[in-house]
Amino acid sequence: MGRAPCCDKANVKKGPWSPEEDTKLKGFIEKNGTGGNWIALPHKAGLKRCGKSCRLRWLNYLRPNLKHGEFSEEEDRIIYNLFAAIGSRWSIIASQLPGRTDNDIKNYWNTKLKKKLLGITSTSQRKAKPQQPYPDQHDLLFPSTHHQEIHLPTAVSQPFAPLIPDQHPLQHLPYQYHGTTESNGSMISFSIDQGCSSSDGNCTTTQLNYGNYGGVKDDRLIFSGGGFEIESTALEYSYEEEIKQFLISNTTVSPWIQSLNSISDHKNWKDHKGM
DNA sequence: AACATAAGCAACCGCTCCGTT
DNA sequence: CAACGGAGCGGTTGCTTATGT
Repeated sequence: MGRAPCCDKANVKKGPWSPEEDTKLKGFIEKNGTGGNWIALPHKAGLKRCGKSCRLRWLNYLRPNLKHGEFSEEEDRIIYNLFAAIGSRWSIIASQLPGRTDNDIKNYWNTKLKKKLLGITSTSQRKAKPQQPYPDQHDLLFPSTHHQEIHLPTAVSQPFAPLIPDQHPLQHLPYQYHGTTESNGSMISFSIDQGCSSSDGNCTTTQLNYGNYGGVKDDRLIFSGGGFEIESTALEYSYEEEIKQFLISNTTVSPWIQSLNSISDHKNWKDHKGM
């Protein structure tokens, strides 16, 4: 048995909203609130729209205090960091960016930020990574530091600034993981040896940095405020899925990530850390 | 100037989650 | 405990605008 549709598709308007519809919806919600029932709202407001459509229009466009226009570099960094930590959970990412909607961030990521991070220009879908990182890419991730040659295991990049320090919901949690490789406060640095090419003798080393504010929510350990930097002389430049593999694949990081994912509650986490 | 292509973004679709009955 | 139904979410679509040829 399939689900009943949320509204009568034959009798609802679809497509772009007119200014009149916007005015009706905004006026109604400002006067009456949503009433906790989006399905009933369009009828009450005199709109021939699906409740879901009204909700989306309100949340993404009409509600007060929405920010439109260019994203700041700080916002870029937050998005990068959270995407690296939790993936495409846009609503959670949006919750860290006051005035931005999940839809906004999703669109921004898909159309601009992803390409910026990966150094893909408008005319090429994929291209080899240059010898040096793109300046804007590096600056986004490490705004307050100058670039250094990384010779592992001694070099450790500077940590990220904390993620909205005074507002981070997990800020109060006492757990901080200190990696076995290198750590600096909340920052963990891993080195991944990608091996050397027999043909040209070039060796590839990847430095992966990961900030961690561990916490437990809904029986899952979650973490955010991280990010990654990849330094390599021979890596194929690739899409974010491939980059994310650095977080979960068979590298130095893998056991750590997997152990985090396997920890299901507060007590286990403390036990794991010997607390 | 006209057309083609790419980029940007609003909106829709279908799924999952979760509260209620 | 299962079924139902609404809210919310992420992926995708398709229209509009910008840019290139």
